Amino acid sequence: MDLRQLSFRLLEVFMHVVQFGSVSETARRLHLTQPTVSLQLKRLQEAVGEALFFHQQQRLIPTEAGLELFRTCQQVLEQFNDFEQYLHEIKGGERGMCRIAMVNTAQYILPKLMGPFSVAHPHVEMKVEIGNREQVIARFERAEDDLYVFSHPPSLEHALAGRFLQNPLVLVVPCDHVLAKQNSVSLSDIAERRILLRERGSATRMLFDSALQSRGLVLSDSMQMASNEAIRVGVSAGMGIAVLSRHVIPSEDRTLKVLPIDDFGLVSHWYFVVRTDRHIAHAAKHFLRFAETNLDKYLEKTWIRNELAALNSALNNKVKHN
Amino acid sequence: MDLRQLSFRLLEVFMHVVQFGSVSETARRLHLTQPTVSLQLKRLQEAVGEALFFHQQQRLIPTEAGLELFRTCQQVLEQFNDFEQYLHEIKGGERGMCRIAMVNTAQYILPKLMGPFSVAHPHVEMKVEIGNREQVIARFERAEDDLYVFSHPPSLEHALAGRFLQNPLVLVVPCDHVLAKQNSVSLSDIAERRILLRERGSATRMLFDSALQSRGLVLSDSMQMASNEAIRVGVSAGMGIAVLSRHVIPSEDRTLKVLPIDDFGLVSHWYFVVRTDRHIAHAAKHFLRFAETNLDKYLEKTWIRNELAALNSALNNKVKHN
DNA sequence: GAAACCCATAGATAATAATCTATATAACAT
DNA sequence: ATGTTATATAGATTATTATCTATGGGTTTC
Repeated sequence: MDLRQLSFRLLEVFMHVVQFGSVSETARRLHLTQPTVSLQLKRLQEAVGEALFFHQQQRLIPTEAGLELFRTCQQVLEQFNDFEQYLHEIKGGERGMCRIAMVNTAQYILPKLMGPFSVAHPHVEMKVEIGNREQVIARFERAEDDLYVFSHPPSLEHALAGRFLQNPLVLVVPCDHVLAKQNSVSLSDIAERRILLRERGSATRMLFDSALQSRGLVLSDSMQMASNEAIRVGVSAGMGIAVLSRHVIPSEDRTLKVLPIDDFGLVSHWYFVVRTDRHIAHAAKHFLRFAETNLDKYLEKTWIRNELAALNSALNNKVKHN
Repeated sequence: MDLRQLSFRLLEVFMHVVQFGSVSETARRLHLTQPTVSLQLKRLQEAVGEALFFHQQQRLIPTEAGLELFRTCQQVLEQFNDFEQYLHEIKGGERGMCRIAMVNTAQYILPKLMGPFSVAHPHVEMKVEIGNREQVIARFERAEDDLYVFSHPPSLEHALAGRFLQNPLVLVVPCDHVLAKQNSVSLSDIAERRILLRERGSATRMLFDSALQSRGLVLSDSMQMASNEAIRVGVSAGMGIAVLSRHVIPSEDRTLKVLPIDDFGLVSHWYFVVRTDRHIAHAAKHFLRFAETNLDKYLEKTWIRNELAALNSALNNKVKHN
């Protein structure tokens, strides 16, 4: 038996003939002519190499082989129905995988969105990669994920970005620090003190460095640590003071005081970034739509800058579909 | 998703691409060119309406949907393999149904062949119809069965017949009957006695009647009964004597004596009859081949007239195949 | 940065399939 | 017997598919 030439159309016609017990009736129902159906049947029988029907008083009765083929077709059709169902869920974003890569600092924010999303869409698998800026950019270059979260997104040649949250940098000092008595500070207050910094290349550091530079300030004493957590704990322990993203500081932490920096000038934001030269999982698009409509439910309203509508609508057009 | 245009060939190509992770490799293996495979994939993706692959370092990785389609294809292929297996068994006569219609008298003979056949081929379903000659001929006319067993086959315009066994008619008398003392009898011995007969139209009766007629004999006293069993028991009970097929009398029956009829003249035979204008189940052909080679194992050698070889070889050529 | 390899696409062609109309043929109903 | 209905087949046309060669644009490797 040679399956290669068989098309589903052929099987469909065959199944109708079995059900109606008649070539002519099948032809009428499928809006074909009788010879067409006859010929299709013939082709099928040739492919199978066996008689599939015999005549009995005006009716076509399937032979053993015909009946078995019919059962086979039914099952095959069911398989494809299942697949179609699955497809449908994937397309609706109800199922599938959404891979997000984000820089360290974002891990304080994204879970607040991802948690509720996961609860609402339990069949969507979320896969999160967290790294420093350099690592995440490398993933972005290789297009390893569906979604990226950056402040300071990289070159957007093949990508779209959508801002969704302010990333305010604040001064963090121990609660018993001299500066803790002030309501706000200026950059020059900071520059002369011992300060704990993230590594070069991190968005926080980049922003801080350029703020200092624009004012001609130079740090007197600094210490580099690769993690926001380590810095926060360090500040608590009196190792120094730090400039961090506001989102990194848990509001319950009474050992720290958070101060806005008057003259910081630069404001940074968090962005969702999506490559346009690559297929994006429907689940990821679905997550972005979810984010767009639910930002204010799950994140602090003060910082929200919801510009995801533009991103989402752009995605519906621009993204590659092969 | 529209399945109609999909052919199995397309799915086959798709599966190879999933397995090799490469269009080019698939092309090489299937002896196609790379663009051909590329195009097939494209068509499939269009039919499905979803991306099935994405690129990752020179390789094609199936998307969620692609993977699911792959699984679907696997299962479908398996379905068809099962079907092919089934087909194979049907064609080999190892599976399927074999419908045999036979006249009453034949039921004393056929089971001796059908029993061993069923044991050897347990997946073949045997369906037996038994009736008087008239009924079986009606079935034959309507081509309701694969195989018919007659002595005196009907018109063979659209049929083939193969003789396999003598059907000797004998005289049956109670063991205490006057004739029981003789070693054989003549027709004239019989005609003057009370005699139990099968109905007109039965082969036994037809044969007996014509034997009498050719000698100008007339029965003095007769009684018609529709079953061999009834006649046999009647003879036992002293209702009269009877002419029956030798095969009908169980050899263990000590209440009866069986006598050959010297001058009977006509010899009748059992025939397998097969219509040639109709598809015949492979199982039926298989049964006939079995009969041809095993007749002498299961039937009394004395009466065997095995002419089935001719029937079988004729069947392999003449029978309709659509 | 050149070579090697991958995939996508365009353009062309030959093969196949789908479909029709017309007609023959067989079975059935009356 | 005759008209009706059903299937099969022939012949023709159109649409689709399968397939090729040639080419262009990416990546990876060296």
